[in-house]
Amino acid sequence: MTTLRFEDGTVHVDGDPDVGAALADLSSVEADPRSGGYRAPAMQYAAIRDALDAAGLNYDDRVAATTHSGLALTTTYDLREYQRAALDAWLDGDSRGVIELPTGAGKTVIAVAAMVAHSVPTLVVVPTIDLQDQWIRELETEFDVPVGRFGGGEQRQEALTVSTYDSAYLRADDVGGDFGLVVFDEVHHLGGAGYQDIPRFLTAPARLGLTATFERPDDAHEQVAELVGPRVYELAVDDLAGDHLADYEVRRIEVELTAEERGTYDEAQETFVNYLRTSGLSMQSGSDYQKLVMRSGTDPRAREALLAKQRARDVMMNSDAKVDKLARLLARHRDDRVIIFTASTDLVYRIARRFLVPPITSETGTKERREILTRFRDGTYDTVVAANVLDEGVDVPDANVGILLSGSGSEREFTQRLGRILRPKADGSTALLYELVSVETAEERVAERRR
DNA sequence: GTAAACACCAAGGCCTTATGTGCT
DNA sequence: AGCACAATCTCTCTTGGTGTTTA
Repeated sequence: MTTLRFEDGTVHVDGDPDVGAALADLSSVEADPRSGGYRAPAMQYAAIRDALDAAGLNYDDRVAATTHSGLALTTTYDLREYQRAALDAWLDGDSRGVIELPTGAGKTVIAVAAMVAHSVPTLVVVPTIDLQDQWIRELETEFDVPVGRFGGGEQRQEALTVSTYDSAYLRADDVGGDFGLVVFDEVHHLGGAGYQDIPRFLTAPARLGLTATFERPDDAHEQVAELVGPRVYELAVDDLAGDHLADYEVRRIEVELTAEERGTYDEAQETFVNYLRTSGLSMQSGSDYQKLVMRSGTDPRAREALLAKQRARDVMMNSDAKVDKLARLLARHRDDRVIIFTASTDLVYRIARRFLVPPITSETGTKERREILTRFRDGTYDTVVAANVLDEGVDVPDANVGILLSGSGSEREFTQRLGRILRPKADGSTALLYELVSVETAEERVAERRR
């Protein structure tokens, strides 16, 4: 009798001599000389079953034995029209694929509906402890069953388990055969080479990815599509703005560097460009930047060029002129709820001191962080200033004005920050996002790239 | 005895911007 | 003429996990 079982992140097929022929079309299946059977990455489980079924072979599925435990999930939640459409698209795609929806569009409830539709043991994978807490709360109220946790110092498995990416990476080879459905929240994290072992080591045939920005500049989303499934549904912010999300407006404000900053910037930029010219390096693709980085290890002039570029960046992103402009914006929006975003922690603390605004950076402890956000929520604070901390994975209270003092060229970062001010307003008012850009610097291109 | 706080490590995403070279 | 494509260790910021110290 042929058996199918899970072991160390792989699926083993043993027994029947016809198995080899049945699986011949699956490229990732290898013969296992030790057992005389075959094995493949756990993610091939569904394909192997299909191949065995197609060949008319009987088998004892010991993976499924642990997977189907008679879970009966129900929900009372009514999906919005687009949420229903997204779910249907995913179900039609053989329950594999990624749904791309803006922050605040209710991705969680779609996952809940997917879990109801399948009613199998489910693993939810999330990037931060904060999100883990939110998911566990959500699932416990929705389903009234115990919810397990991998991460944050706890390793407890239940039929419904929520894990961090890091813990999932550590546990996947062990528990990878125990789930019938896996949900990847903020699925773009699977672009990281290490994390890609998580979906590889799981047998779960049903796979759902959720994100606000599927595509990545490094094209790693193509690998995500292989591991989780293709994008099956997408809506952009503009599709929901004014309806389920607030209307918004982006205003770019151009700022002149101060005379001193201009001097520093031009000098540093010239050092950088000069090196490029004399060294034969060109800045055309990402690999050229890597090349420069590589050379800087041995070539002092390359290192000087890199540092000069860094100086130029600092000047244009943290310009005093921006801080002065910020003073005017804050005065104008005295009665609004404002989040200020920057790219550097130094600038966060400079602003915090000058305007007496609570700062949040990676150095802010969890307790203090929670306290600041609570007071922002209840109205004690009208304004917070944050580095990259609030971009993703934190439940940030609603604001109606965002000020981008500095940021990277990342479209993802921009979308996430915009999403912070888009929760529908009670009075139907428009959310405002200011972008401060230093004129005649590389920042103009950076700002262009993220749109 | 326990939990919070801390320091440490590894990892991910980002960083640039218009030139030569070799191929078709 | 037009096109694709170059190659791997610096910086900054943030996070989770682990192990140790402190209260």
